[in-house]
Amino acid sequence: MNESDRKILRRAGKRITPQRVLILKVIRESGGHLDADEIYRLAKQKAPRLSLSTVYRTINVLKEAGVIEELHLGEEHHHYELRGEKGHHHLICQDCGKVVEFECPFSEQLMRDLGEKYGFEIAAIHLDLVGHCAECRREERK
Amino acid sequence: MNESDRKILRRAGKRITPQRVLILKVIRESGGHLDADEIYRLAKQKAPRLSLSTVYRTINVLKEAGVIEELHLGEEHHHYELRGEKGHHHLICQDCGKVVEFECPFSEQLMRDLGEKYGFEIAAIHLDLVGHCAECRREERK
DNA sequence: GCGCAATTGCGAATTATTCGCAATTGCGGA
DNA sequence: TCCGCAATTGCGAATAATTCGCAATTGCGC
Repeated sequence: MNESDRKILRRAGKRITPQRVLILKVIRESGGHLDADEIYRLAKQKAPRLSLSTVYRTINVLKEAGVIEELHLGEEHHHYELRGEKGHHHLICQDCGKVVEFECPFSEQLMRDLGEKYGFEIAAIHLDLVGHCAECRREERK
Repeated sequence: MNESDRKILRRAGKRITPQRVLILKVIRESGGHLDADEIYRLAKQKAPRLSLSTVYRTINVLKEAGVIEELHLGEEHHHYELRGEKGHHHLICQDCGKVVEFECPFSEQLMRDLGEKYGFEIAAIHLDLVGHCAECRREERK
């Protein structure tokens, strides 16, 4: 966990615990899209007494603090990724679950325009395209 | 249920049952964003023996047939709306849960461009902006 | 270092959704 | 029109994802 993460948590009145440091590290090093159980399993390797509740509680803390973001990738549970990185949007294959990230040149514009139009202060934008990837379509045609 | 709904279901090899007709009617007449339990409660008024399982099963049938679409509005359960209508995107207030629909002038373009770029056949686009509506911000400042 | 509120681990509870099965029913064909 | 049977339903139990209650532990301001 870097200095800015610490500041963010402290500003939110949260303590820096080894569990939180570890969980954030796992999310950061995975490079994206883990779900709660994957985070739990990976983190448990380093801290065997870690509990799943703590993972969920930490996810909520990090979510509220704005450090990570919750994704809905079409499965019945959530996935999480670090916030504020480039290429935040997702192209999701409905057949194999593959996720491709992309950048949207319109995002910023949309946030401003729509925020203004409807009086909203926009905090985040979620843009997901679901469909069928090239491989799965090829598979399909066989 | 109109003629085209029937055709869609029959093409998918599904029977037209009173339960399915009713559930689709409830979704259609609500004008948008019901969750499974709301659909259940509304439909049960007309058909008291209706079961929640049937609601979920019908939702899945309608979803697979492409008649309705699943929304993730930030709560722990899903909401559903008719597909293929204009103004499909959502501005969601994180504080009060209000949902405002809007049209995105870039959607079509994005589907074509990104589909081509990554070899995906895009089936749907989900664009959600989450933030704080005017009323809730006013409330906040008090 | 001390004290205490925040946090943790545990297992039980809750919520959303699916499943198994026997009874019922839509609908294609005689 | 009515028959037969596979699809569908209702029910209650099962599963999956997430949260909660509580006693024990632990960061961190003083």
